[in-house]
Amino acid sequence: MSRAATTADAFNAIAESNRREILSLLADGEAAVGELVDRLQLTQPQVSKHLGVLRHVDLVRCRTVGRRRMYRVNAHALRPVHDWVSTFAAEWNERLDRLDRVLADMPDQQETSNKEITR
Amino acid sequence: MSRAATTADAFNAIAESNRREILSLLADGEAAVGELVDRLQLTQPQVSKHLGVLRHVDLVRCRTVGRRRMYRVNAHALRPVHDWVSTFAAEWNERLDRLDRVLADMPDQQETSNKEITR
DNA sequence: TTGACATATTCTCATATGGGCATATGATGA
DNA sequence: TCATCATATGCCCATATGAGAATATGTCAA
Repeated sequence: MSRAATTADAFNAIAESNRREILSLLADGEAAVGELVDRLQLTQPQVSKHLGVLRHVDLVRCRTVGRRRMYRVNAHALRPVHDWVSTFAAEWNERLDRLDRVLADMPDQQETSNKEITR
Repeated sequence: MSRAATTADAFNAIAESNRREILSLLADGEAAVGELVDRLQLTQPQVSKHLGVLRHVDLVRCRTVGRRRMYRVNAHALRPVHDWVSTFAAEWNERLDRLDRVLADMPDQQETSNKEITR
């Protein structure tokens, strides 16, 4: 067998740093291909191809607006990665463990109350 | 350019599912190469090669005990992956959402103090 | 020293890659 | 319809891969 396809799963798709950069940019909100080309140091075909890979593993979705295609992140597709990595996180983040316990004990306040207080 | 080396960073190293399985096994504790070979459906050279990659990116470390080599996980090397993925986690992680609300309610001491000083 | 055990390395091969470039497809407005 | 903008695709190439098999390295015990 050879190396697994980049389109095999999210793990393989995000191995490429340019694709991670694209996702990070899209984390700020929808963007057209051209905007990504401008903001990254990549050619248009490069960006399109990377988006193709990300689309294939459902890490991004797009809608057509006029002659442009607006891409956005589908963070859910990163969940397997997050879950797998998290099983190793306890070692370095004992503080997070304590925080988890605190939050678990906290009565689940309503969102409104927080917002009220903030104002 | 061609595809990035699997030894380039943790992202590339964990793209391979066999390597993720090895790490998951090692999460339970130290293990010798032979044990991994027994518990996985892999040949000894395969396991050794994968361990070589993982060693290269410091995801595992080993010590020699007699004629065996005991491998263990170095979870710290996964932190960049964890941190990057976590920036996308808010969407599905309600506990994180609650944390966000808590943090939002907290007076942001650091920034405010800085601003005060600046004036 | 020798032989057996445990692990690492070397070699070959089929396969997939990402970049560069040219070009195809698609949608718009005149 | 046509010219143009916006994206996607196809092709070529250098490069790296993971598996398989053979072999090298290293360590112990007798």
